[in-house]
Amino acid sequence: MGLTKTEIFTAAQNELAHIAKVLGHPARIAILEQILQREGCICNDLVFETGLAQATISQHLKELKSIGIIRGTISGKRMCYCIDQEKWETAQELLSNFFKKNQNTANCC
Amino acid sequence: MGLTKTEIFTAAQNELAHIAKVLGHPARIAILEQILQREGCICNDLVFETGLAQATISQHLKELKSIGIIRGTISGKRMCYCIDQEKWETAQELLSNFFKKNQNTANCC
DNA sequence: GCTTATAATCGTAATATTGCAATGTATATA
DNA sequence: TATATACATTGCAATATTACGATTATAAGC
Repeated sequence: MGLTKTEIFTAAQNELAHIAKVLGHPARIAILEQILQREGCICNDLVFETGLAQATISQHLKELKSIGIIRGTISGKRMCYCIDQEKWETAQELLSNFFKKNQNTANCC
Repeated sequence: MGLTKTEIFTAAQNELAHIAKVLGHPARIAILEQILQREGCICNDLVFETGLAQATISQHLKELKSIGIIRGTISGKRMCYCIDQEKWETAQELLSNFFKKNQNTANCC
């Protein structure tokens, strides 16, 4: 159906999945890497760097904003996109804690 | 178009995005958590636990297998799904390294 | 006010994903 | 051999995602 049954999962499972889903596109990984490299970035530069259309980049930025991991500030007639440190660390910890759940090195098969 | 332009991104970006994408569904997070809890799991139990249809679970298991993070072994007339330790750690490190790229606490805006 | 630049939004097309019923396949057991 | 069990696969419907051209909105500079 293309419609995820979020109601049968826990809030934690949905939250973690949402973060992972947003990170689950190479364009969004590339955008984040660009912002990290420059400590602040402008949309039009991203269009140039990635080779995707402006509308597409704008959409990906919206997805990234949906988990709060980036923040856009108006700077004249431009937008300045930055990492939101707090949200970044929250995402980092949620993923890190998930992976840490696997302590046992012994497999059953 | 619904078709990701993978060719304009680096292999590393595509790989990381693929891993994140697979983790980007609450059912798959739930499945992994189930397997972790039991150190080995059976599909039919998952159907019972999650409330999704058997065919749906089977599909999600296939997605998880696509990044190698789980492994299925035939055990009689059952399938035993386990975490692949090596791939698990690879995924963990790829994500961890990505998050570590953000060193600067000073934002531009 | 008019023009230009930047970026969000809208509309649309194509493809992907999610979920399930039905079916297929392999193995164990009667 | 026949039947039951455990999954995988197939086929389908509904929704989501990706991408882009066109349009719109806002602000700067003249």
